[in-house]
Amino acid sequence: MPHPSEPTPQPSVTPPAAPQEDASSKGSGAALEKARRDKLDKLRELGIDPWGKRFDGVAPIAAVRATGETIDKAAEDGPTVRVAGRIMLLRSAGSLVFINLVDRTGRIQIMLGKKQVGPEIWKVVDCLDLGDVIGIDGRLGYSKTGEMTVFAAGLEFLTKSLETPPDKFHGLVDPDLKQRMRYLDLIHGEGVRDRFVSRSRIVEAVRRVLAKRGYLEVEGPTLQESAGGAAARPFKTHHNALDMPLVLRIALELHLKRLLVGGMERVFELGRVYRNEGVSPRHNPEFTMLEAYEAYGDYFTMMDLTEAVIVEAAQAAGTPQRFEFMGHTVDLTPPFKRARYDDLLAAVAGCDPADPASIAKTAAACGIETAGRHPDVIKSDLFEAQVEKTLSGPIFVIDYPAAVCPLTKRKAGQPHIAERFELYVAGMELANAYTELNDPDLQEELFRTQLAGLPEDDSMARMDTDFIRALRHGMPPAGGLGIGIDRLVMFLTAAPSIRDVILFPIHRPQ
RNA sequence: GGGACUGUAGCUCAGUUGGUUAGAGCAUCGGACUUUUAAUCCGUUGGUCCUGGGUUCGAGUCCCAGCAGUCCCA
Repeated sequence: MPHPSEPTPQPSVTPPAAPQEDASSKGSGAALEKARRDKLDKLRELGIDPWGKRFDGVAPIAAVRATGETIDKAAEDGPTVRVAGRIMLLRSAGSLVFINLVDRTGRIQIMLGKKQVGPEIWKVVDCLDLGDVIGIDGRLGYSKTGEMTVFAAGLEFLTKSLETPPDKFHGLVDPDLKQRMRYLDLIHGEGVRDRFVSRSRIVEAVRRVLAKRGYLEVEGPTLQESAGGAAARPFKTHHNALDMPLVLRIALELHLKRLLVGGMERVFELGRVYRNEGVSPRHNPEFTMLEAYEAYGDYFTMMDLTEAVIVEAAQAAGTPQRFEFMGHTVDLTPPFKRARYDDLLAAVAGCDPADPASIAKTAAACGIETAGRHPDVIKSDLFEAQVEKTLSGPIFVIDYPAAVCPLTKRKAGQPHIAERFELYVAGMELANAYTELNDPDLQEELFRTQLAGLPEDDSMARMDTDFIRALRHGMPPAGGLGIGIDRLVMFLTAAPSIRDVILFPIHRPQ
């Protein structure tokens, strides 16, 4: 509700313990804040609420700029506009002040003249600092040096900033500070906001592709009795009222498959999963997964879906068809390359993928532990160590060794091969898909099989009896797909670290 | 878990072989300026040199331990 009249100062509010500094420390952090608090007090004395209020009719700066492009540079009768945003730069030339004002859409120059705005507003101009949020009414035109400018007639003070912004030229550089104070990074970091806008557009595109194909978005439980569907150590927690240990989910898979049993034939979930493991440029303990399941499909169905998702997401993010990423040249033109797991292993590692002895010998030469470990575990380690980094991609690696794929259907007549693909780009795993295993007896057997040499945390062999019971009721043959959304965003925005695409990545207390 | 590198003013950074009272730019504060563009000019202020030990006549600098971060490896 707009307000009509008088501003209402709040005299009862006392600022929380303004630092008691004597005037001798004018440049210290505390003194910088005091200088701003003095201006805040002065605003209150002028009857202005330094925390502002609703301000209607604001035009996005990008739209104002578009208008500005159409007007005559010499004209003195440009349209009147209302803009609002944060003061990023402030230059004073005597009785004339130039401001670079920034909103979510862009930047524009404001000119405030002492004569032009009058003595009342000029007192407010004296209280402006870098970082304050203001609203401006004025005439759109061009300054003498040809810069598009809003010549202010009115100034609405909207919010005081009590903290000194980062260096106005370099911005925030320290990667630790950039993440801990993401709000500042978003304001001052080159391309930072754009990257998170892209992330939002990518997620929109993913949902759009799936919705077009008749998928339903659902939400499974994040608190679970046991963490299944992937090989990872879960976070543990406890429900007090039920006095019951719980874990945070590490994957979406097993509940989505229950929904296939339930007749929801095309479902997906886009949600957070949690893995209690190391932190690296490609790993954050919580990250966002897409999993999608389609009844009556298989892993080739999922390859088509994966291509569609990535191509549409790339368009949404404005990613070029061909670009450099982490030292790899990638080309998003579909269809993506496809190669068999064993063929890649033979070509890159130079061993015979059908011969465990040959694999073990090659693995040992790479420093991989082989004693007492299942041949497929050794093979998998060798693939990770030797092949992954060579895959510029995007490339679908297909047909995995069955023993390391306990949730995947075996190839007809080839029980040692699992109908699985992983999509690699720039040496990084981006997606993982199966023809889903729907034989309850085989599934139960595989849950019971702990592979030799594999620590429990790295195993998917965790019995989930309710899931087995669901399979016994009949899960239609299906294809399933998982895509790491954070990595997809990294890839499509060419960000070198997962921490660049997560707004608030994990960090230790300071 | 192992290794390399980093930590100095609110921010971005210098700091020599261990040697006086630790510097610069931006920001702040004061002054000049009605057309600036990281405005400019003059002046001003600002420090737990990450923390704790140690060596030394003397430590931002060397040694040890810890904390935090970045990267690499497992």
